[in-house]
Amino acid sequence: MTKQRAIILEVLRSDKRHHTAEEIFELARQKLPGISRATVYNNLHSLEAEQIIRKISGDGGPDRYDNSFIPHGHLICSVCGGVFDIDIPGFSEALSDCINSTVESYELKVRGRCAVCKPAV
Amino acid sequence: MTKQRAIILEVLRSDKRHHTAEEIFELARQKLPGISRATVYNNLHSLEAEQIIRKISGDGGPDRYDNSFIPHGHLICSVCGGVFDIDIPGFSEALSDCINSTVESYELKVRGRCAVCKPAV
DNA sequence: TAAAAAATTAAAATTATTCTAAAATCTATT
DNA sequence: AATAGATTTTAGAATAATTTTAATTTTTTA
Repeated sequence: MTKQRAIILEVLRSDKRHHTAEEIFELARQKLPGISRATVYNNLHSLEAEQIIRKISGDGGPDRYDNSFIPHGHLICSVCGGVFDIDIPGFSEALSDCINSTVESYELKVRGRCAVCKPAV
Repeated sequence: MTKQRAIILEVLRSDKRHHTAEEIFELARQKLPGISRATVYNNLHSLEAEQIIRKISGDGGPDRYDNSFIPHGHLICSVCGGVFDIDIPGFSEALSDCINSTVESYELKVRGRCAVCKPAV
């Protein structure tokens, strides 16, 4: 475990936000000036390969990283803009049956109204 | 409706594959040499904004485009790299119940082995 | 058909990421 | 502790995908 890798992990675990590589680089640099951008990318790749973190892409910007490897969904509320975790137990297995394929991981983004913002019944 | 836009739509609808902007550019160019790459990007953006097509990103390469705006899942095969549609009837409703919220649309990306690439049983 | 608006073009610019090769550091063995 | 070999880090160059720019062309509207 190098100093650099330890600091990158520290940054990833310091809050629940999903940072971009560039943000991680900036935050790591505050703790270890001189750390290289390439080192951040290298470590994000190896941490991902070791199934310690997970890459989240497709928000229209740069990739982001989640300090948890366990797949889960996100609800993005179209009213308040909040992002909420969605946990669906057994989802991978159900999916696997449905599509007759092996499921390694999934990424689920839902746009809708959260429990607070949804219209009263 | 310009010639360019008509041809881009034609390419998108000509088969069920999810092409990248570059592929769409190449295919469109066969029908209309001289079409510009920027025009392809411009039209893909406007078609997406008009809810005619949908962008699929995050499979590790360039963004791809789906000629349908109706939400459905995508299976990205970890062996062959192919992108396949996943239709789960009633998924939005099930999701809605599960998270106690209103679902407007969703994006589901599954990484796994497609029916062709999955290990023989 | 003339004026205004919108779309297209080619090329430059930008953004995010990957690659490269040299230097530094870590690890295992004596 | 010294050595050799493997791994990691570094800075910067290179690449890939996309966006921007500004001039030109095409389409639409009156």
